[in-house]
Amino acid sequence: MNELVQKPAKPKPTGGRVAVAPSRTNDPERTRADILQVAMAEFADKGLSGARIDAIADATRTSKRMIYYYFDSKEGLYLAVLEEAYRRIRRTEGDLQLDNLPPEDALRRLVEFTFDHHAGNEAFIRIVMNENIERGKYLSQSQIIEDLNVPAIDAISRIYERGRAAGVFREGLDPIDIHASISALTFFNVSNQYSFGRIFKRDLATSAARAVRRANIVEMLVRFVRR
Amino acid sequence: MNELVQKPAKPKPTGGRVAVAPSRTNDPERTRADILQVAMAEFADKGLSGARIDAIADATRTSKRMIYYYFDSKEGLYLAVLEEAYRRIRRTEGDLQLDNLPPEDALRRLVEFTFDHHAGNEAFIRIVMNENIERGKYLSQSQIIEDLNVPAIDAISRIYERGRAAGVFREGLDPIDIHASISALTFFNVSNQYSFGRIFKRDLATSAARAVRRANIVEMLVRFVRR
DNA sequence: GCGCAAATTAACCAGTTGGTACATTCATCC
DNA sequence: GGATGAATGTACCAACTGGTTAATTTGCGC
Repeated sequence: MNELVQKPAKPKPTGGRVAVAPSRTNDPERTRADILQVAMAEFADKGLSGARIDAIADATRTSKRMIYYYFDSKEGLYLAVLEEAYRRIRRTEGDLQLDNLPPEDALRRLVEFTFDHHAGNEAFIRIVMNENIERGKYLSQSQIIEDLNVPAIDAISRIYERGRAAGVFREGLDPIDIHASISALTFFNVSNQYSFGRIFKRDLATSAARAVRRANIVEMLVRFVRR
Repeated sequence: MNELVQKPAKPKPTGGRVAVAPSRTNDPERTRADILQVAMAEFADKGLSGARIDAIADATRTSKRMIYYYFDSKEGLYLAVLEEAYRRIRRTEGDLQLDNLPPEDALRRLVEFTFDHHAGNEAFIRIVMNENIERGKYLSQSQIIEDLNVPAIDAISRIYERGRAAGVFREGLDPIDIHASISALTFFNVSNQYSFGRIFKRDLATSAARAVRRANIVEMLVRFVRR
C-alpha cells in the first residue's frame, strides 16, 4: 500500500437480504472534509493531471456529484487541496520555542525541525512538486499565499539577528536566502528520493540514512552563518 | 511561449490548388529523432499523465502511427525520453578540467558548473521531477542508470581526496553526500522556483537573483568541507 | 407540520485519448 | 525490374473522464 494520507473506509453496501431503511443523514461539513481528505491523497499520489475524479469519488463516503456540488470542478478541488495542504503545514510550524536558545542552537533546532517535518509529510512535498509542474498557476490564484511567508522567515530573522548581534554569526546574510537553503536541502531529500536512490543505490528513506543526512544539513547551515 | 525544448516546425500542408506529387522520403532516424524531441518538450511541459500523444503527433513532422511504430506505447515513449534526457546531461558533464586547480577552486568551479547547468536545463529538471512523481518507476526499468553515477561522484571524490590530503578539507566526509547537497541546492532553485517565487515574491529566474544565490551556494559548500 | 432551500442520489453524456486495422509507398537486394 | 520488408499515412474505435440533468430527500425556520 502506498498511502500518503489516511483515507476513511467506505461503508460496505448493505449485503443483507432485507433492504435496510434507506435513511440518509445530511452532514455537509463531514462530506466536504471527507472529499477533501480523499482528494488530497489522490492528488499527492498522482498529481493534478494523473488524478481521477471517479477514483476520488469511489474512495469517498459520498458520490461524484457531491464533489462538483462543493468544489465546482476538478481544478476547484485541486485548489482547495493545495490551500488545505499549506494551511496544515503552517499550523504545525508555530509552536517552536526558539527565542530562549542560544542562536546557534536555535538554528540547529529549526533546521532539524524542518527536516523532520518534510520527511514526515511526503504528501505535502508531492503536492508542492506538482504545483511547480503546473508552474505555480493555482498558488497564484490563492489568497492564502499572501501571509504564508511571514512565520517561517520571522523565525529565521530573529535567530539571525540575535546571532549577528552576539557576534557569532557573520554580517550581511539574507534570511530568505537562508530559508531557501534550508528548504532546498530538506525538501530535495524527500522529493528526489526515488531518482537519487535509484542512481546511487541508496534508500534515503531509511532512518539511518536520514540521520546522517540530517546531521550534515544542520552542520552545513551552521557553518554557513558562522562568523 | 513556453518552449523548453526546440520543436522543429511542421511543414505546412500544400495549400495550392494542384496536388503536388505526393512523394515521400523514408528517413527512419530523422523520424525517430523528431518524435523524441517533440515528446521531450511535451513530457517536460506536462508530465507523463498530462502529456498527450495526439499533441505530440501534431507537433511532429510525422503521424501518430509512427510514434507507436517506434516506441510501442506512451510509456515506451516516455521511457525513451527519460533515457535521452539523462544521456544528454551526462554528455555535457565530462569536459570539466578540475584536476589542475587547487581543491577549493575546483570545488567552486564544480558547484558553479552544476548550478549553471541546472539553471539552463529546465526541461531536464522537470523530467526528473516528474519521474519522482512516478516514484522512479521508469528509471528502475532503464539500463542507463547503472553507470550514471560514476562521473559525477568521481569528480567530487578526486577533489575531496586532494583537499583532504592537502589538509584544507576536513576528514570523514562522504562524496555522495556532498553531491546530494550540491544537487539539492542547485536543483531546488529551478524545480521550486514557482512556489518559492510566489510565496516570497521573488523571481528566482532573473540573472541578478541567480547570481546571488549561486554565490551563496558555492560559499555554503566550501565552508562545509573546509577544515 | 408545512414551506423551501440545502444536501444528496442515480443515471446519463459528449468530448477526449491511447491505441489499432488496413492499405500504401519506399528502398534495398538480387 | 520485381520481390519483399521496412516505413508511413488514413481512418477509425472503444474506453475513459470530467461534467451534467433531473429527480428526491433532509432538516431548519416559522
